[in-house]
Amino acid sequence: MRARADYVTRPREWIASILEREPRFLSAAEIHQRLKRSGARVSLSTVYRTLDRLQEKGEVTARADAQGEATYMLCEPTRHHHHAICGKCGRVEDVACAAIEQFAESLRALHGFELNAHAMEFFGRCRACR
Amino acid sequence: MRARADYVTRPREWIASILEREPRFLSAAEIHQRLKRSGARVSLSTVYRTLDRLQEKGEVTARADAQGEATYMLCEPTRHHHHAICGKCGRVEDVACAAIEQFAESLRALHGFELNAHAMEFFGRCRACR
DNA sequence: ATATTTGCAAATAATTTGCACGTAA
DNA sequence: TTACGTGCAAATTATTTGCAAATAT
Repeated sequence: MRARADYVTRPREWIASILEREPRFLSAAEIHQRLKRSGARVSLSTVYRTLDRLQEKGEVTARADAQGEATYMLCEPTRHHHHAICGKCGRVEDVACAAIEQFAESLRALHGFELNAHAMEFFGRCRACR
Repeated sequence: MRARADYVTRPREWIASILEREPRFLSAAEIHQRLKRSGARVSLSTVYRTLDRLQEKGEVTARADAQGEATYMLCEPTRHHHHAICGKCGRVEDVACAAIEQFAESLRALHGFELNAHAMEFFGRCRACR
């Protein structure tokens, strides 16, 4: 098996820089709009293709927003995803959670459930928006 | 404000019975297929409209599946949603979790985050599928 | 009798794809 | 040079909507 090459292109750099700048879930359309505003001409399909690729590489997490539209955010691949999402500004913070491991154990004991993965989202107000 | 009437119709009864029978997340198309197989003629739009209404009434929980397609499941409106989802058979069990309230408190303390709502999904194998 | 729901077909909106041309290596 | 990426426009797919006919109350 041969590894596919991974070219560094302007569209990819631009898209990455937007994701780095904004720690919140953005839709493909929102990223595209931001690129437009900053004068970068990139097609929406390229935005989609780039996000797909980043997701496959595990560099980006995707989730559907309230209206079902896909949104994306940069996310450390090594960590589990425990997100605290501010309902006002949309900022996402990672939540460190030692309690989760204990919880996995009680899941197994109470439900006979073997845990492989989990996703947690907490909605509220961040410090700044309270 | 006058309350809209809420007629009991066959399509609604059929759709409800499918949801009652299967404790897993089903897409509108899947529900529609099941209805077809059982000989019930209901349009896909009616399935969508009925699911929307059930969701508004809080009787159904929706989530996007891995491919971004909306899926729906009956769910007690009074409880928070802590779902243990079996990766093999798709069965969903509610997880009772006293630890969550403690966790909300530590979220506030550590991140200055005021918690309004949360969603948790645990993926693994249920007792039967292990 | 009349307000509500349904089916159908057409309209939308998000996402994907084919392909000729551009670009990084 | 050549494998890879991009833009564009067309195709696909899920979901929504308008409206006349059917149904529940």
